[in-house]
Amino acid sequence: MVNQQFTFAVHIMTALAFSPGEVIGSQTLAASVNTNPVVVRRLLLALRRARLIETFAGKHGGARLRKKPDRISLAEIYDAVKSPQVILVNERKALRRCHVSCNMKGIMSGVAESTEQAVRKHLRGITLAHLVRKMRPRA
Amino acid sequence: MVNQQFTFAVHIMTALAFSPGEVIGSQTLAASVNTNPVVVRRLLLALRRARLIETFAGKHGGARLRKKPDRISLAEIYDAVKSPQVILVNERKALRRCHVSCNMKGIMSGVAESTEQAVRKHLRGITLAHLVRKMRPRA
DNA sequence: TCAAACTGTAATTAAAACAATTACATTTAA
DNA sequence: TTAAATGTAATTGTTTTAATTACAGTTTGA
Repeated sequence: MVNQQFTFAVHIMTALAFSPGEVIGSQTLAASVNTNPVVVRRLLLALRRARLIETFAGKHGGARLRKKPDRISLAEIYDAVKSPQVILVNERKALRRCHVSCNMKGIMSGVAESTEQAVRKHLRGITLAHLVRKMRPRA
Repeated sequence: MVNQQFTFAVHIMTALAFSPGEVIGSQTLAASVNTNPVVVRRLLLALRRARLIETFAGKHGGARLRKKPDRISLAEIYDAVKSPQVILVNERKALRRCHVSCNMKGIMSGVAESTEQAVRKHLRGITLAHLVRKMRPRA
């Protein structure tokens, strides 16, 4: 389970993609996601670090996309917010006298790593433009 | 992040696969995983429900595999313990007057669903036999 | 036949992860 | 120069998750 941050971030990015060029504030975004503006701002910082958006401080500040929605995939958002790995390997110490126990961490790390790649590959195929297109037309 | 149950379950199943035909108790398995026997027993029940193992009550009780290790993939274990979805969609209520907010849940459900399938597909390609083979030979 | 060694399972407690909130310094536009 | 934002640290509250305790039911074998 990727934590909700990814879901929140995708929501935010979709909102930005939906109003191209417009600068939108954390207050507004937070209302759309139905969370706290500070939570949104933290995600905006992560998205900025990944160069997906630019933000503006001060009055009439806020955020907007730096790339076209068809050039931003969910994989980039996933990496930007970098959640914990999809599969969590057991970090507790192995039982020395148990051969399986001693090998498990290495084995599961491999599984976790390849699964992570599978997820990223899948997400690479979905762009913000796809998501915007999936919205049903405004009444 | 899939919770640790999947990792624990894979560990348990690998241990069973490593000693073919042998009945192993929850105490022993718990020591190998480094957790509590009750945690292990709960997982064993889930694995039994999925018909991957059989368990025996009473003295000298425990668990063993019902299929050959090359016939059990990690996808079956994943389904057996059925963790929460890899991507957690935001269930909180949408802001009625926001078009993006109103569409987000449906859109993210699609993303979550297809990602889940991608993970399962990947895990289908990894069997217990593979994992056992990855263990370095005993000294 | 009964005691020992298990599993099955409910109930409770403890720990960890996560999101929400509060607070305030800083920036910017008008 | 003030109002409206962001940036960010610190704290609190909530939820999730794993661990633990407790005990009834099963099975084996001395």
